[in-house]
Amino acid sequence: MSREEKKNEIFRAASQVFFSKGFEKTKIEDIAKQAGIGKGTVYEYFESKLQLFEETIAFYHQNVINSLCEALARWENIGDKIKAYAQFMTEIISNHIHLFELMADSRVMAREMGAVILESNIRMGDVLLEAVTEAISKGELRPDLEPRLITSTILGTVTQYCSLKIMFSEPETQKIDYDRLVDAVMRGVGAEAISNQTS
Amino acid sequence: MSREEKKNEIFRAASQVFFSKGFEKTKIEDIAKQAGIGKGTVYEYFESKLQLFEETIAFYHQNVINSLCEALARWENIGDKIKAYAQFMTEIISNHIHLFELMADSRVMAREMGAVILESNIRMGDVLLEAVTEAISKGELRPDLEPRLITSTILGTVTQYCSLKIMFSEPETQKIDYDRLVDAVMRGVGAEAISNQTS
DNA sequence: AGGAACTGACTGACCGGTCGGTTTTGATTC
DNA sequence: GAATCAAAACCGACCGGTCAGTCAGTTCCT
Repeated sequence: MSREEKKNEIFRAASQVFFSKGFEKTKIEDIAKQAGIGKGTVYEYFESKLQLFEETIAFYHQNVINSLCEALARWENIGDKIKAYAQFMTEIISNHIHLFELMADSRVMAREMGAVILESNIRMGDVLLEAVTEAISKGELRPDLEPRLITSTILGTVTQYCSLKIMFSEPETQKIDYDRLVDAVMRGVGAEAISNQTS
Repeated sequence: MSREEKKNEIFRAASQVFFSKGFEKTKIEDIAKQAGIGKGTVYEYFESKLQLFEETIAFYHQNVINSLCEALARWENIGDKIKAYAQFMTEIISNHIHLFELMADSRVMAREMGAVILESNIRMGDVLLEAVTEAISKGELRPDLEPRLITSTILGTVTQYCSLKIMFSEPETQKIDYDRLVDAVMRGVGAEAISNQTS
């Protein structure tokens, strides 16, 4: 086995362990055991735990992005691409379902602060769901869409948009045009569209 | 200061430190110092670091949820509520901007595996953005919406919906109807809506 | 006075990284 | 194809630093 192959072997073991336990709780020894080698050997290939982690994540991301590109390239029109993306996400989420499961268990949630944010998201989703359900019964939103889907649309769009805007915009363009955002969201889920629907 | 007030004082210090460093890197001593008390005193109020963390998170979530409820209740129709929600999210994200900033720095990213998932999301967003831009130029998507907004809509909706579906559905209803999902997403961002637009 | 609240030096478990020693490999010679 | 050997790969016991949790002693309050 070449040096490169061996490294990939370690990457595979490392991503498995890192993803199931998180960085801090992962012992180099765990990774070594998973890869079927001794602890010291890991240090023949990587200088430190942090370096191993960083390279492992890069390895993982590269794989994911490559697969996504392939999946999207397989289709011509955007509808099919969205569908492919949705299926891809489902695959990924399912593969990392244990991470989500861990989050639900607050003892383990302690491992990841990121989980706290997601947990917030879920709870907020519940709050929104209530508002959505009420709005449907008042005829403000399309009654033919599952309330949870509408909620996801709102929550997902808003969260994503605000996050990206804040993280990546130049300060001068960072101001969020909320009316425009709401308008865009409402088009998909709002009642005004009902009259134009064929389905 | 009553016992309850003192606890809240510790909660405030704890959430500050936990959020800025993550669970593992937070030392009880840091929290004690932040709260202006001795390390041992913390253990008069909480049995363990984990228990302190869990209660702190509960305290934090309760505050967030309460504020969100208030913000939503202030408005009557769903459009205003969505807008209020978007503003609320911006506020939260801004308050935790340092967490996002940390993520970008891969040395620190090591702290949180959750960050890895978000980083994936961002990278996938770039991939999607390309497809979206192309689709706009081909007339498949509405040209009057910012490409990034369309991307957020797709990415956010899909991610949220798939996650929630997988996490919270009964197995028998867990199957995702992708066509329906795509259909709902496309309604908001698709070209077919252009002809029906007044704006 | 006496108990409640507070304190920080200390202890023991834990784990990243090291290092001296062992095994494997593969090139070279006979 | 067997013998030799040096270098590369491998290994895990060990070291040293870190920190959650303890506890004996101090301060504060009633």
